[in-house]
Amino acid sequence: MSGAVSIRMVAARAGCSIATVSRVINGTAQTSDAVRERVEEAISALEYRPSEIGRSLKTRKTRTIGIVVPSFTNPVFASSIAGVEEVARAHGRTVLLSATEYHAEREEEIIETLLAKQVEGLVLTVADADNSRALDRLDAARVPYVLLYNQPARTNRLAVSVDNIAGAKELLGQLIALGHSRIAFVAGRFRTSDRSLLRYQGCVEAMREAGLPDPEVLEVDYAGDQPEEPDALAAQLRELRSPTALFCPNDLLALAVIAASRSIGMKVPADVSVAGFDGISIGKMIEPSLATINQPTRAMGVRAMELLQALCQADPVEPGVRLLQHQFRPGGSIAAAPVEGNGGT
Amino acid sequence: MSGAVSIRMVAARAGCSIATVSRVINGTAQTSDAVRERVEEAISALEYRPSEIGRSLKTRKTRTIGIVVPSFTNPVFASSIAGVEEVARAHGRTVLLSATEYHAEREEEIIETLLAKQVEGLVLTVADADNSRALDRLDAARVPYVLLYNQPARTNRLAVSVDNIAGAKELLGQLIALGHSRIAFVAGRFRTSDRSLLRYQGCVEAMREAGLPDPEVLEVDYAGDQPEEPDALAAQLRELRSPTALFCPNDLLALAVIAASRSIGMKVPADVSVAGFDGISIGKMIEPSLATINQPTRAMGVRAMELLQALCQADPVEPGVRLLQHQFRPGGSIAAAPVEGNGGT
DNA sequence: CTGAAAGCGCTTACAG
DNA sequence: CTGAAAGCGCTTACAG
Repeated sequence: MSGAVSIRMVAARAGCSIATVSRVINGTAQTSDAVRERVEEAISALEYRPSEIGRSLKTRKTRTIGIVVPSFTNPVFASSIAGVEEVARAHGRTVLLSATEYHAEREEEIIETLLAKQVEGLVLTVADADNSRALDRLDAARVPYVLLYNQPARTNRLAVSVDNIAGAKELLGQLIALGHSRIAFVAGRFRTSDRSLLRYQGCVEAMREAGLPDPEVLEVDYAGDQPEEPDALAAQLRELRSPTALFCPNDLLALAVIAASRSIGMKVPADVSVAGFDGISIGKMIEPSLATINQPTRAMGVRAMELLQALCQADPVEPGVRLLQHQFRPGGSIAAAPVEGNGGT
Repeated sequence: MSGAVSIRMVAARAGCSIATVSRVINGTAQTSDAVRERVEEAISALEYRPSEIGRSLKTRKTRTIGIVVPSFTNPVFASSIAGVEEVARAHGRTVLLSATEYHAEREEEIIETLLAKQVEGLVLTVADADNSRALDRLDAARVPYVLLYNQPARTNRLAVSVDNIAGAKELLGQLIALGHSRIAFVAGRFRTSDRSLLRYQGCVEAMREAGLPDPEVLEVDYAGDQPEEPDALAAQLRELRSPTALFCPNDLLALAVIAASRSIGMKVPADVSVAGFDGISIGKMIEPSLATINQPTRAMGVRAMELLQALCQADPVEPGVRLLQHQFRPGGSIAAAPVEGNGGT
């Protein structure tokens, strides 16, 4: 605990009551110049800073919000966190941060901790927004929250997202226009991510509308933090039935897939096209640059926090999903499908 | 505030005193089975969760620590935050997060906020650990903290770092061994980062020891979040007096420099070698891969939090810097210096 | 303009 | 084994 100097000591030094000290600090009532000066002197002499704990207990406001994301190390989350934090700070709020590391069961545990800390609201990305005990708990506790990246369909929970199906369809449209017909969907545990599932759905719809077969699906165990993962990923890619394009539901995985492809002698995009989803900024710097669907990640964080702020001050807020604009970002990682060397008539 | 259900309501429903409820919850004293069961029933029926605010006020422990970093969007910080958070959680602690966005003056402001929140300690990366009003404030408040990435020299503050000078020298040694003699140090506002300054120093030392002239210095305005930055960076690179190698004190900048070099027709590494410092994992995936000095970022976060935990429980901890092992990570972004086409002889 | 007092939600000696 | 009471650091009616 800081300094252990309390309002009582300030009052003692200033020769007034603690009520007066409180009034000077918060400007919540008139005070005589003489008293105010003594109080201010005492505050700076003692380096006093009011305890938010005491204040919170009395006012029942903690000015704190919680953020829960699957991972900090994915730039998509990092940049939206920056947006959330910026807006939170602008409103005098502080941010309590947790990562689930993609363990859905950890969501509930984290929520309980944050509720105990009396957060006034949360911005979070859960595994499945339509079916989440963590969110049910928040509803029961009547603590406001805004989902970020999740795009719930069955529930009308408040969320900030892009149109994941449309985005994926758009990207697939580009691949199909480039002549790709054997496209694989390469994802990591995507069944536990409602976003990936929607992107998969968009992928399937695009293929069907083009009269093409459903995409081959490869589920990989790639978390991005184990030294053996690149080799394992490469080995798994070998199992594919020679697709000409790979669609990954997130950019980080797409980068890993490009590296793994290269390591097994598949040139990108000459031998295989690879596309991602998210629009992380590094994707623009690399060669070939990563074709992807860009999400306005920072703006999404900003928007989510603005909505949460509105909820916290009881402003009227319509439930449901706020779709922000996604954008196809072209990149050198995709190119025209290679001419068929075998198979086709 | 969650549910608004307090210990008093639980006690009322269970037909006992709040003291007993507290004892059941904390297991801090024996309770009869009958009472315990009634209390447990009440707790789950009311979905009661004790308020950390009330508890903190009484126990003077918030079980909360603060993290302050320059930015979330640099993977170096993101991955160490993940390490800190993991260890914090393991100790039942929660994490309050803030970013300075590289504004040193924001450090103090953030520290004040976190102190008001009664954090029990902090893990932080400041602009200059030897000369920091924010750290002075923490010292005065007697709140424990562990620096991360900072490598203070004049003060013996507790810190977890790599040997920045040695790391930079090692990297420069590799460049020099490849025949580079005109090497530029390309950094963004590096005078406000003690780490970058040390890396610069290592760079200079390596050059001098090899009998080479001091590196040319290019200070760039690259934050990585403005659309016009890539072009501006490229324009600045043009101003250099044709160095054969560029050393950037962080990987994120190195990636941007590689992209900018490419955009002005300089091939990496054929025309110019580029090296970074940090060891972000994406550096391994790209082509050419990024030559850099690897820092064990997650482990550094883990170590910092372990030290902080020790401080929080008043375990004896020696002050000073803990140097973790860095490692040169070879990469295709550096190659032998091109043969001199002009100038020589 | 200022103070005494109550009370926010807890924990913890102190009794019994 | 259990309860009444004090008190953590504040804010805020209520008096004056």
